[in-house]
Amino acid sequence: MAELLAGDLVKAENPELAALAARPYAPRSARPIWLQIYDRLADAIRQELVPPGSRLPGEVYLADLFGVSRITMRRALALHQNEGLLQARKGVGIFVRQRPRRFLIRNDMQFAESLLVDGGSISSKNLWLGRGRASAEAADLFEIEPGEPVIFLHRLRQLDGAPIYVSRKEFPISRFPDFEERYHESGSVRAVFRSAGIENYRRSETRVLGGFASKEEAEILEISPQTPVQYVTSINRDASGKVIEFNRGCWPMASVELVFAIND
Amino acid sequence: MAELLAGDLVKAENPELAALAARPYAPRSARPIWLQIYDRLADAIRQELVPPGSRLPGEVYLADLFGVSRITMRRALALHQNEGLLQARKGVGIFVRQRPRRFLIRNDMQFAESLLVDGGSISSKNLWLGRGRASAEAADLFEIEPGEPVIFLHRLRQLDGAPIYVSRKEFPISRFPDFEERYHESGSVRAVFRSAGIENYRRSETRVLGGFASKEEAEILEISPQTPVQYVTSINRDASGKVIEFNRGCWPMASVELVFAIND
DNA sequence: CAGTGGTCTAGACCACATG
DNA sequence: ATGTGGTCTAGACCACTGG
Repeated sequence: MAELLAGDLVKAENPELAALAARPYAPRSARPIWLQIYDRLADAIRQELVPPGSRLPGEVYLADLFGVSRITMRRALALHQNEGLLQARKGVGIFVRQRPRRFLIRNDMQFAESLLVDGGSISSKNLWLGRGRASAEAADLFEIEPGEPVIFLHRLRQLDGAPIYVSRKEFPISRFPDFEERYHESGSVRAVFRSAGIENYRRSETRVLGGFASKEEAEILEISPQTPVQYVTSINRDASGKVIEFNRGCWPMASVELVFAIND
Repeated sequence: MAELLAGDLVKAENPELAALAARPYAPRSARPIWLQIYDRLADAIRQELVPPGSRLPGEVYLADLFGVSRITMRRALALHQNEGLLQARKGVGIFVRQRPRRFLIRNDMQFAESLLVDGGSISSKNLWLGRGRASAEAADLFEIEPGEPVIFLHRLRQLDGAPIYVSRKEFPISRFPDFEERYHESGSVRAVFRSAGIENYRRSETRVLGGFASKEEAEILEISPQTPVQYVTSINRDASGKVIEFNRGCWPMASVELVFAIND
């Protein structure tokens, strides 16, 4: 009786979802039930039957609605979280992600200019600016000993307030002895470069590789741990070829499309 | 009694694995059990306690060995499959992947030259060469109507016989009216270009985006469905800027590192 | 045929966020 | 205190592969 009431409540509040869930399933041999549920959820969200930003009913209700066990339901929900359409918040609920799920990043521009989004505003948040031991890779590029101090800048990029990209930059101290001061004045890496006499610099190499979000990255980007992500390593050099910036960024794999254009 | 015997057999055959499994777990609050098992499996494989190419014991035995339920065990195994360290074959077993898990692809070279691997031989297998309706994107680039026929070439790249990359290319018929014939003669796209009078051409754009392997892609690449993959779209143009090739490739995300170098 | 991985279930406890 | 998602269990049936 109690379960029936709860189920009815959900159906009354989500008639569209209930209608989707009521459709009979294709034979399991054709497509696993959890993938069929995944498909229906995708339809419902893309058609905005469940509006962006809204909370889904709880997993147990959804499982009841779709006539499967909670584990099967979770499987469908988990794939949508990996793909960025849904986002779970422990103790709160599962939410439909806000707005543009996929946007372009151009390799040959500065980040702020490179985000190609229809509408939406990009903001930046500094997570950490300070000094620490150079990573092995950065030390090699800066031609210093591994473990020598470098300047670290960790930044988070947000689209309409939602985190999309976290970058961890390293700079050689010898080139920018007063980096922190200059950065606080201007709030821009490019301005720091300029104040150090570097007017022109260029991206010499970019690497892309896949991985899975660590617990820390997941917290920063507000995604679930183990969500597939792309790591992008990029190297900037001054006009003489010296490395002035080593950057390692991370974004949810399914949310970004990277464009390498050769313009000549 | 029967279970004990089975478990003992496994331990006798895999003393190293058994030792790993016997270690007590850290508290669940620190790291979920399935991730701890995942860690131990990674150690065992990287240290070659279980040699590449070998079959793991069955899931039920492993679950017994690690003292968890089969579902928990499967979760650890599944993440390793996504990362490319393990590969399950239905009805057969779970195998440790052969050899180099990660290799570099350079964007500014032809594929065959661009694979940077220590040892190992690259081979190519043609899956399909024929004509069909142009994709919307290709039609736009070729300046033809969507649905007009184009030449399709589907190819699979293998490293030491193991599939790593599948590409689906489209070419405009107007430029290469006898593509099939020329390709059968030479077995090389570049040779077809040359026979059409195109000596120089260049990569004008490359796009990278993430996704999950479809059932078909998973079968070709011998990975599990839903494994995260990277899709790479690339466009080649002749000296005058006309598009002569539209390519869409796919590889398992965790097996490839893509390098975009600007050499000047 | 037996053994394998793939799917699914019903039920339980936990940590967490909110009111 | 309640409800949420995250984890884990024991048991079951299926489809596939191989001998």
